[in-house]
Amino acid sequence: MVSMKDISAACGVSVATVSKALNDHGDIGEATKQRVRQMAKEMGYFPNSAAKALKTNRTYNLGVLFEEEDHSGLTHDYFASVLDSLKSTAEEKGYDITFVNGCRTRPNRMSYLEHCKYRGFDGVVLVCVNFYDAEVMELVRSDIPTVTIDHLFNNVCAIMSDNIKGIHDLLHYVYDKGHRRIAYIHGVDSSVTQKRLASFYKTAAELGVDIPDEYIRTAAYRDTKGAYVETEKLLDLKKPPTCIFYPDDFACYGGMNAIRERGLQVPDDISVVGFDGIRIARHLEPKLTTLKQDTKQLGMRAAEKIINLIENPKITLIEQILVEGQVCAGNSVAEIS
Amino acid sequence: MVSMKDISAACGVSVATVSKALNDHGDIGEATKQRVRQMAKEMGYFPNSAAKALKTNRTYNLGVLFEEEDHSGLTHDYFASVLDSLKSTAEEKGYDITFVNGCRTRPNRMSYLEHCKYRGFDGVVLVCVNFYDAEVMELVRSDIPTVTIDHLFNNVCAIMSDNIKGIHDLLHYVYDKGHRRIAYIHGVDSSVTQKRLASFYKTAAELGVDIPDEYIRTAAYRDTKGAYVETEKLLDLKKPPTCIFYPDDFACYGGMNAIRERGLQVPDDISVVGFDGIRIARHLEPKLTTLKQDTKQLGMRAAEKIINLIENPKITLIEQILVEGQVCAGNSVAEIS
DNA sequence: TAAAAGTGCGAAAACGTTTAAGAAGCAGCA
DNA sequence: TGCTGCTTCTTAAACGTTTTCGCACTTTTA
Repeated sequence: MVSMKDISAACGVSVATVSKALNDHGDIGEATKQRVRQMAKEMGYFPNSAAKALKTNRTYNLGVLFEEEDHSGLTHDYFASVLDSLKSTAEEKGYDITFVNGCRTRPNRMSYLEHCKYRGFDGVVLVCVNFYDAEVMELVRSDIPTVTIDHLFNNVCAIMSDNIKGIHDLLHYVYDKGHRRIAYIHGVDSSVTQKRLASFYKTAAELGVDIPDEYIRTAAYRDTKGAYVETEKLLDLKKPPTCIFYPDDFACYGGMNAIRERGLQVPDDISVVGFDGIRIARHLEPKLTTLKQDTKQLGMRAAEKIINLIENPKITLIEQILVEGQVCAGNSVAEIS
Repeated sequence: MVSMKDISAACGVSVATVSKALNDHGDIGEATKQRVRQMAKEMGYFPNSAAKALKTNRTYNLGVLFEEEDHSGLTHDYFASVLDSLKSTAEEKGYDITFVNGCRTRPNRMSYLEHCKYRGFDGVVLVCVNFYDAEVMELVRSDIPTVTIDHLFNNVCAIMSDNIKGIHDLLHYVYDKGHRRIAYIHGVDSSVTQKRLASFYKTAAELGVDIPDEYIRTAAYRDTKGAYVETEKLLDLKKPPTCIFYPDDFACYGGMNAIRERGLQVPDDISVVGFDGIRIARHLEPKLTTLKQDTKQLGMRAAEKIINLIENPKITLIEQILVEGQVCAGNSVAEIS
């Protein structure tokens, strides 16, 4: 590896001069600066990030904490899309992405925070984690700039998909199609779930739609089996719903299986709506009516926010940024009268 | 951050002694070693990776090149699964994962190789890239240990899903179900595609199955539209196939749409098989018959191989590791007589 | 008993940068 | 002439490690 020393030797100037020339410090003559830069290019010089980091305490490296108990993280459509967008945006701005080590089985392992300090991440983005984990809390409370996605901590920037508006819009859509008996199989407890559920109740109330208790059920996210079981229970009711909301698109397909096994048709006999807007849903029949979360925007805003927080710590607002999704109308919701 | 200097002060020994005690060098007395380690723990010491890297030229950081023209990389089920497994395995072995910066629009950007040297990756794994890219070639030919997934370069370790056996097994499965008119809509040209296609022809020949030219068609991977169009063409043939192979599961759903729009049923009127074994395929009706690639194994072997290459450069074989998949029998292939 | 070998530790240089402080040269000015 | 101030460059220290070498002491060997 060619270092600054090599360039300084080749140019007959000191190493300090080389450093300043390359970093555009003011006190270097134009001629020297050009000469140094030219030589650096010719010799194929690139800085050594470790040395730079050691000296400046800046790595231009972002940590991403991306971990779920069931390890579906990276294969989770929604989160993977967010991460993809986060990555692109960060890279455009000159930052690299490193995963915060999630291995919890190593002897002598570091905590998340320790790992972040060890690697010297300039900031870290938390996606798809258990936000109530003690180590996660320790991390967000540390002095490392932090952005969370889809979870709100005190005094931490959050980029949130607007679940409230999402459910609101979906419910309005379904209401407008004439549905009045609407069930919601919601995900397991989390802040996202709570928001969706609250929005569901509130919107229903606004619309004057009565939601019997037995219409509200629980299944894990992406749990086709759970959705299947809960769907069966809904169908067994004396007054079954005409439309069922699911935790997400994936689970929705589990529900549809239960429906079909009863010899019923979607949407003719019963309507369904998902959440997320996974890619495949646009290619299956019936096309799923769902709320497409704006993953591109979410990842982008998260990257921008964390970089802002790093580069302008004073003037960057600690705020909650809401990103709206969009009702993606398919044909899984029937018009009824 | 507490550094070795702090520990050395607290223990009344030199920094060198601290370093040796923590790194288990031989020439430190047991008592001192324990005292230092104890103190390090108490003070919450963790090493500084940048300083360590600067001195040792080892980062315990693996680069992952993960980039596709259409940016579907991270949202691509197959590759995301491989990456997930790669990540877990690497983390267990004490390595972190950083993405090789794929941003090609930045002014003054570094090439892949430059970026890898800049970050000091101990090794890099190439997944899901255009292997014919000049920069990719430059990278694999460099002195940085490299492992590719699903592509074979000269003198580079490769972890490959056994596409040849995969297609072989699938075709045998379909043959055993009685099919003799079998079409293959294969993916666009790549080494993987070539292997699959060759295996298709070879296995068909072995089985004595004649494959007319018009049964062999092309559609991009994960291109539902393309698969749709090509499926229509197949259905328009005088002697349409009784079974169609698709580039992958995703594309297969595009093909099934074409089939259904003709009022035909899968598998009663025509059978289909996919490739990959994406998760959702197990939850949709008909359950897709497909070849489930062993992504867990692929990622794991890749991580193990690259780490071996890094830690034991002399004795590690440059080899091509084949990972077998498994026919995942659904009910998208009918038994015919 | 003296030399050799072994043990436990420290001093100092080095990795490749950045940066504060200072020096040299020169112009302008009283 | 001597002072000031500016521009351009250098010196040297520092970041937190690792590692070579050497020193002092102890134990073994001849």
